[in-house]
Amino acid sequence: MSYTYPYPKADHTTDLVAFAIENMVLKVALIKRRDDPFKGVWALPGGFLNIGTEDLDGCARRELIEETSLDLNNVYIEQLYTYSDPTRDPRGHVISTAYYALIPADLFGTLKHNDDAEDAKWVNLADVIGETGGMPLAFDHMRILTDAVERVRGKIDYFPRIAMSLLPKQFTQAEFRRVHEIVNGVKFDPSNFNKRFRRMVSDGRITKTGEQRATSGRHASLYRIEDA
Amino acid sequence: MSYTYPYPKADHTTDLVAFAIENMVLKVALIKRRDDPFKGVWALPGGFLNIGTEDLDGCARRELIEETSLDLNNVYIEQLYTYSDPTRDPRGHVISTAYYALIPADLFGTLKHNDDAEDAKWVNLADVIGETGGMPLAFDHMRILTDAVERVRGKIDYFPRIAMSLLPKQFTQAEFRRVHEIVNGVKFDPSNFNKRFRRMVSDGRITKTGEQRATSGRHASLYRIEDA
DNA sequence: GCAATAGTGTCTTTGAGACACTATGGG
DNA sequence: CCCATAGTGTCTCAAAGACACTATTGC
Repeated sequence: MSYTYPYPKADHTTDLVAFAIENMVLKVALIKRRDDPFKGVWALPGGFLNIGTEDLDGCARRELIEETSLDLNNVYIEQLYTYSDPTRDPRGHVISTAYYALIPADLFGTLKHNDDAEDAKWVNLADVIGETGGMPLAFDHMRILTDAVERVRGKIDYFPRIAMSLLPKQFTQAEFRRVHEIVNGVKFDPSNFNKRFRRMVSDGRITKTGEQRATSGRHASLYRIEDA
Repeated sequence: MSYTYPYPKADHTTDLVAFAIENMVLKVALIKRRDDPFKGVWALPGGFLNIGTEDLDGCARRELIEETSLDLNNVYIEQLYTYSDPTRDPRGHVISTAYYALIPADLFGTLKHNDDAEDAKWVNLADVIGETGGMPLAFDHMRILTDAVERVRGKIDYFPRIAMSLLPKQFTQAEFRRVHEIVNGVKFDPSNFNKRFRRMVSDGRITKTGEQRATSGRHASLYRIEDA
């Protein structure tokens, strides 16, 4: 077939899966939709791409800034997947490129929302995807969310940067281990995990920075992950 | 139900990075553009999404069928990334979702092309991205190609299915090893690599099927990867 | 026999996991 | 002293890498 230009066009949005850890629990940012379709239903934050002036990364970052008011220099953002089922949006064929973001613990804060939402909040991931029913989400957002969880789980073991992005700038061995436990939903033997941690220190991938910190037991050393 | 939305829309295409191994060399399918922009320049095959009736996977598969006339049941296809720089296409803001495909050696064949191309052929990957200059590609297709190579390299060690998708239905230990060598661009010690291979046989991930095959030296056993 | 390709055995090192242990702080 | 948390040592096993070796075919 021969292509005459222009061609039919599609709406394009980004959806954002923002993760953060608070109180030892993995949370995800959701908004409550103000308008149809899916009025009153919880959904991932997202919005339409500004055609001609921004790329999808820019669109996702803009959405995240509107939502969190954060400086994104210390936030990890990565494209996840593009969802394009013609029936995924009842308004028509809307293609959506999903991103996920990891918010460091020391930047965690309350969420804002704009006119298209009537509420926005951090929700425990387990309560959203919960085995015991969970929470209905708009569009195909449950699928996007589970894809994002799978991606983060698949990467955290191999890329220290992922764990770093959920931790405060300085952290202890135990906090580093707990991030892995929370994300993977399993327990690790502290001894064996710390051996791995010490190797990363020897390799220069993690550096000891501060000395101690007040807790109820023995004081812990503080570390920082080197970017490289 | 229908809702009207005032948002501007974008063109959406898929671009396809099709890999195959022939004569122990990794090749990629390219077409020569017949029309502007980039008239006469080599490019990845691709095409516009049919809005409202197909999703991106379907669009990529359609392109691949047009190009190769293959039954895609034995072809591995995976979404790679979505490229959205507003200036990546001089015609306007065209968003492109790239896919990569792995063609089994026993399905390798000549390429067809449709009206938007004046030629189509398999090109040695090394000649395209070559350290010694390489080949100019249209749009951001060089970036897409190198991203695809990186993805395949990153996955082949962990997912036997990737190697399988480049091999014929039945293959020898040496062929399995050579696929890894060709994709990664390195040599592996046959002894150590074969140990790993034998482990996969013990685990039932690979099954011995045929017995022998004619060559100039000792005859080799034939194997098949189990899907699982 | 010889060339060519297929396939094995052994040693060393590295890292994962199980599990018992020591160290240092506050009260 | 006791509790709580931080952190270590040792044993075993699985797998990777270096490298010397044996096996089976055609001619």
